[in-house]
Amino acid sequence: MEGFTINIEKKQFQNDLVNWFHEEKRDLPWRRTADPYQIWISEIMLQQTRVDTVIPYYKRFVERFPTLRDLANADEEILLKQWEGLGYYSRARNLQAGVKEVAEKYGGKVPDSRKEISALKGVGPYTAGAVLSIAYGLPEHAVDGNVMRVLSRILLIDEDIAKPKTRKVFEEAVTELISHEDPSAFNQGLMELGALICTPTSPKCLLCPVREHCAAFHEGRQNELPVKTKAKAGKAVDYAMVAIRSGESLLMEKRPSKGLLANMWQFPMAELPASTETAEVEELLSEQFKGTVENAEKITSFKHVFSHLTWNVDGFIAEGKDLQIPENMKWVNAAEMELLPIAGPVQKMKTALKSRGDV
DNA sequence: GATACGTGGGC
DNA sequence: TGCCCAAGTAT
Repeated sequence: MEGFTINIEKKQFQNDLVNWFHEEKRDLPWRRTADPYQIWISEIMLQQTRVDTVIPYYKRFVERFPTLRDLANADEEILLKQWEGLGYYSRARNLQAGVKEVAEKYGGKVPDSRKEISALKGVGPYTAGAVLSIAYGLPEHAVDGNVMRVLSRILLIDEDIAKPKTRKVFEEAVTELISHEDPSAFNQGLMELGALICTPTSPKCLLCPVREHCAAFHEGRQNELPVKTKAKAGKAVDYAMVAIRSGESLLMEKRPSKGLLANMWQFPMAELPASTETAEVEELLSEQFKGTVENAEKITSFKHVFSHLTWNVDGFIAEGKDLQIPENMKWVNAAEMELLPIAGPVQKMKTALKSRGDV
């Protein structure tokens, strides 16, 4: 019971796909290097992230950390600042942990076996196969969303690709189909096809180099596949975010080292019902910092949607005096603030402060 | 296996 | 506007 049947001419399919890839592939920065370390970086950045978004980040990143040891030795705050805006920040910290392990355990050479590379932080089944095939030319499966979409159509696989166990079906299919002459072009070809031709909606079948091999195309069912159940909606939480000023400095807080936006910086926040009065905000913060927080003023109100939840934020500015601040907070001037890694909601708050000339 | 984990673009 | 998405992994 495999969930699929190979009814295509394997050799011809491989040739059509690989030849098309070599002819039509986009000129992307990570396709100009053979360095496993840099290819690894690109694969981590590309997880759940669009190519056009990744390009400038990748360029800056490899310029800042050209070698594996540069990244292994990098300060985490600088690393996160480089990653700022890319999202899924644990990727950056896991990547550095993986890089450190390679530096220490493998003499700086990225391992070339699935067992070893998969043991590295942040390297799952997809990334392992991608690095092994692209950097080392090994015939290993690399199944991402593109591959599942493309093969669900070609092989008429109607299992729900939202379910984790379904990925195994596609891994078996790729293992069966992959070109041993050019595993890199085969894997990248499937993904490139998914990105350029075999798109989620309105696939460009008439331009497809492998349409003759595609069961869905033959049956006119390309728009029915892949089958993918939708995720349930996330919850919403209300917060007050407060820029507390003292002279030329603002109070910033480092988030915990686990969970949402781990180790990123923010203005102090409290979970409060929307439209909480400024007087209540002053009172709450004065008590929290055992000092005086006064002249609070609401300066903005916004919604920030994460993948699994929504923050409804009221942003305040206030003045603080004689505050006792905890270990994870510090006063920063404008120049120092520019060095701290901050995520989307704090970015929005900062924009509101800037428009008033407060930063 | 279900849920946590970001962001910006496209329709 | 709101929903779906885009080269997934950790727990």
